Amino acid sequence: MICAPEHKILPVIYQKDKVKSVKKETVVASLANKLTEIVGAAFEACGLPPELGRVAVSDRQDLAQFQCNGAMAAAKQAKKNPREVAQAVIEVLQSRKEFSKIEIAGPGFINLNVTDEYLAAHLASVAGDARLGVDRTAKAETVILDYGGYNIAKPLHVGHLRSTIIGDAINKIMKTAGHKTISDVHFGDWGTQMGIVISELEIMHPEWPYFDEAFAKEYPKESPVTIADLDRIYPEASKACKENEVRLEKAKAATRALQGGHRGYRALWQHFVDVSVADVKKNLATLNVDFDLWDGEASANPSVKPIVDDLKAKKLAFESDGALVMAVAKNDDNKEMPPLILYKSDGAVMYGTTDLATIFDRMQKYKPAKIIYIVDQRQSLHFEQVFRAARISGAAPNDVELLHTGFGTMNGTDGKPFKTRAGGVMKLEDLISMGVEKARARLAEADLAQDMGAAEREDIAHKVAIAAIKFADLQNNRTADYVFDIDRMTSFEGKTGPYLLYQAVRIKSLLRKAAEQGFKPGKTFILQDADKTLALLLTELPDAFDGALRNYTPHLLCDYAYRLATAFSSFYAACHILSEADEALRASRLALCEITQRQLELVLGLLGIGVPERM
RNA sequence: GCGCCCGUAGCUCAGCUGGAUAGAGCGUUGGUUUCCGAAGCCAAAGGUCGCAGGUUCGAAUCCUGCCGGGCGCGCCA
Repeated sequence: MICAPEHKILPVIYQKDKVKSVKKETVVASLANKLTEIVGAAFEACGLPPELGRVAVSDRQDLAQFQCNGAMAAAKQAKKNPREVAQAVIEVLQSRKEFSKIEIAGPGFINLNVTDEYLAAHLASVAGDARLGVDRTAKAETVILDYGGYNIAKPLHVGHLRSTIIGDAINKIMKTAGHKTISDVHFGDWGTQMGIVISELEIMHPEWPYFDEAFAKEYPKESPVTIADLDRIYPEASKACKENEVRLEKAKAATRALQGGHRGYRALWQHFVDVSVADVKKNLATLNVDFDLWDGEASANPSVKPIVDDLKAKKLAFESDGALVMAVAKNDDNKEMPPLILYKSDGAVMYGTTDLATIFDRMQKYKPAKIIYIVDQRQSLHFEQVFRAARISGAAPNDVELLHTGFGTMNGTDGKPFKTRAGGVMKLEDLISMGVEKARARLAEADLAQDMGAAEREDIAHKVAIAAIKFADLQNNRTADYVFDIDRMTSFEGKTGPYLLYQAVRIKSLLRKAAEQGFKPGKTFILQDADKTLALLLTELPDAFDGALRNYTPHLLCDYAYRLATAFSSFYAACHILSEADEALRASRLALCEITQRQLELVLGLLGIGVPERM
């Protein structure tokens, strides 16, 4: 059933990636957040808006640990002197025991330090929390995540990497926040590329039973083509179609027939799907990525006709230049908004139609509060059309959020669309094996690898390669184009995945040695200067998590993990830990190490990066 | 033509709802292992934040205009 449309005035419900969600989804427990409550209350006590009492980690660590800039904003509103406003606030704060320093600086910054006792108590609560301070959302929702989008009969290439690993990270982040996520790989399995391959095979093998209209028996169970065949056939056939009008017509006819239910084509198509899915699963296994749903465009096919019939009945769909379309433009549009094509003039459907039908199906089956598409930015107009069509048709009620989280085009180091030396696109498995090969070589140099078995060494090489590849990509937030640099992708030094693994592994090694010597991490903290820098950073995890969750930006977690790793590395270089003679200090430092290790592993896990025991 | 995105160090990029001295990595230069993993650590050099206005006590961040680049704009996905 399809609800009555409201096509006159369409609310802009879809959101651009940049639009920030206003509502706070998690109750975070970072130290800055706790302080925000305290300072916010102080603002309120002074008759000022409490939301101006927001406390953040200071960007001048030489001056203070935390800062609040709200006094200046409050002064502006109230037309008062900012330093006087700040003065009133800090007089209220003087009674609080949490602070060891409260100062007004510059035009009206409120600079704050917390007492060691308060910081230590906070750390103890973080250490005692299995989630390390990351709280669950108060409002769990069902969310469908649409990413991957691999094509049947086309090999996975490096261009698929972004959607896959960003989608996977967002999935893990939302799941950890407590949402019920459903990931759908949404294969491209119903468009012209299928007709291209089918028609090519018909030309090559007209004797096959799939092409025999009179054939009434069961088709062979075994696929007549392998994934390697498909990898080769598609580019050739695609080229032929571009060069030859008649050849293209054959492909289109095959597409239409497939969609229309041609028995032999459907049987052949199922073979393509089976061999392609098997290949995709193999690739995803190396990336350690999985999906809940293995649907595709074709999955929505049964819903297409009822939806289109309904639109026709409501006079929302009409013929235009031989095609059946629906208008999605609005009066206040500031750009041309082409109609959504439901049926091409040749009678075949395109991905807009299947995307619309897919939204309808998803609403019926899962009733999600949100559907998020992690797809190339260049698809933004397409999604805008589809989202509008979903509102108009009633497929998605207005309170369901439809969101396109786009990312940029992959370019080479020359700034032009990425191509291999051979001129093609690099296959994903080739990229991964290059990374693994480099990791293997690096491991062979290391003394540590001597006593490892072959299996462990392979496992480590794989983990290092995956960490390198994923981190190199995920740390970049650009919604615009990005540069694909193979050397950077498989680099192990500096701000890289392997660097993060290295720090985590070093801590694990340290903790193992501590256990051997009977040293245990303490429950209390002794915070000398070198310890304090790391300790303060360890209170920030919920902020990083919350930011990544709200804005669908895993790179905020990359940034946190990297800052944590470098902070630990400095701490490690500056402080004695196992060799520390003072037992209490040693236990405190071991506890810092342990929290760091757990946070690193948690964050890396959210990014889809696994940590080995040694490397 | 219309629309979207982008322009920050030699290169690749962070910089969240405007805040104090704009940060990383790579690359360059110099130090660092008789102590827990040197895939490390410490330090130096390197930036008129594309340009010009505007709003503001305060702008890389917000607004306007320009310049430069990428992408999209009905029967591919």
